[in-house]
Amino acid sequence: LDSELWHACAGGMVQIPPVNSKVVYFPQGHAEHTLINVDFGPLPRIPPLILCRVAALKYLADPETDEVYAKIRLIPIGNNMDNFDDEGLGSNGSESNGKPISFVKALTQSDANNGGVFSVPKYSDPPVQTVIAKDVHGESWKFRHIYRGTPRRHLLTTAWSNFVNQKKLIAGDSVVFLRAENGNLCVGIRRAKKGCGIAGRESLSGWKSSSG
Amino acid sequence: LDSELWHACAGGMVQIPPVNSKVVYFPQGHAEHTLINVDFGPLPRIPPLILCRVAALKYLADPETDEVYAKIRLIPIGNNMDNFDDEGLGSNGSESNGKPISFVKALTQSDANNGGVFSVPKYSDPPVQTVIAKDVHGESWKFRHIYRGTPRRHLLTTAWSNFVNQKKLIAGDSVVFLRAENGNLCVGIRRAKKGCGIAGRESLSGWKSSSG
DNA sequence: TTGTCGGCCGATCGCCGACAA
DNA sequence: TTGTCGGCGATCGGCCGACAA
Repeated sequence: LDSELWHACAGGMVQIPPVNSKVVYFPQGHAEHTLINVDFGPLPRIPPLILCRVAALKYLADPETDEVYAKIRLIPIGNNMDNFDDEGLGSNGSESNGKPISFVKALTQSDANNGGVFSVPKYSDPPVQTVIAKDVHGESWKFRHIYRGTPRRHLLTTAWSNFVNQKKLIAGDSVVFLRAENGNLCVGIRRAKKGCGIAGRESLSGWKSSSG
Repeated sequence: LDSELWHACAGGMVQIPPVNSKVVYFPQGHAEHTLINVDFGPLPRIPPLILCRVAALKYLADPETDEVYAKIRLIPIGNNMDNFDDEGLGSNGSESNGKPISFVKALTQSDANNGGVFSVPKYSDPPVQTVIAKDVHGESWKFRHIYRGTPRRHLLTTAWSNFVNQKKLIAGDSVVFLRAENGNLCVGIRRAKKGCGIAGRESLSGWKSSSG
């Protein structure tokens, strides 16, 4: 999975340490995140934190839900915290270098309901008739792009409702459009956190706007 | 899962050994059924058959596909085949005792396609307006039952197409209706074997017919 | 700039009897 | 007895501009 698309889906809050960097691993915190009841009792005493080196890193997406996650292989390197230099904070893929052009939009009722129309936030990029975008699995989606209404606006119509239904999107979920460096258009999704209502407005980075 | 409904779904070919009976377990045959490549090489030599006692038995249904299967716990009792008495062949639940009243019908194109109508094989049971039947998960389905057409016949209409869609039934799959001993009506399904075309006609046991 | 509404039109669905196998 | 067909009306999906926030 393309790292740029992965980061666009994960959002700006997510930072991934690069390979070979040193990180601190919290076993109990990890266990709590699994939502399963992990019993540390019968095991030999587990230290609360373990100094590790990132040995491998994979950007992945759930085949069912399209939600992105990372597989990080850690190798313990002893628990000596002396001169532990924090070189580990990785880029989030879009901030540190301004290259990838993308925007995120949380779906409104009108986007998610069965009107079948997606209202594109203001941007002036190619007024093409057909928008082809690849999702995290590499599958292509072909949307009809049209500029209409009073006042005029950019809309995605045909095939949009298929996308919403197959991805099981509801209002509040977010959709991510990203122009990869090779020029290909990619589309990812970010599901609304449960119990958060409409996802906080996260906005564009790139997609310079102009009139048209 | 009710054993009667389980056997009605499994069909007459399926016999389950009762608890405490002695059976012969074929590890290689079992491995082949899993469709995974099980490598017996590195293991200690596995005998081709193992005499076992049935320690426990569970009638289950797949949460996704509704297909029935059994979980049978076997305990090896040594491989001495001397005086191995075959008391193991269990009943199929409907033949040996004539109690449960059920019928099976393989879905026709008209049953499975989006006409939304199920043509009930001739029977004269309660001309109720609403047929309520529980599936293998205990969920209730409420079908409208109507007697119409020329010539007259019994049909299930409203909610039938929901059932077909949610269970992902296609022509050739079979539906099982069973009147449990407590009077409750149950409905199960049996998917057509792949590559068998329309499932062989399997017919009723019970549901005495009369004119109406 | 963009979220929602009502309206329109065509496609599909659900239900029906006719007919024939 | 029952599988399939054509037809019908209701509903739904997809697309539209109007309007207002």
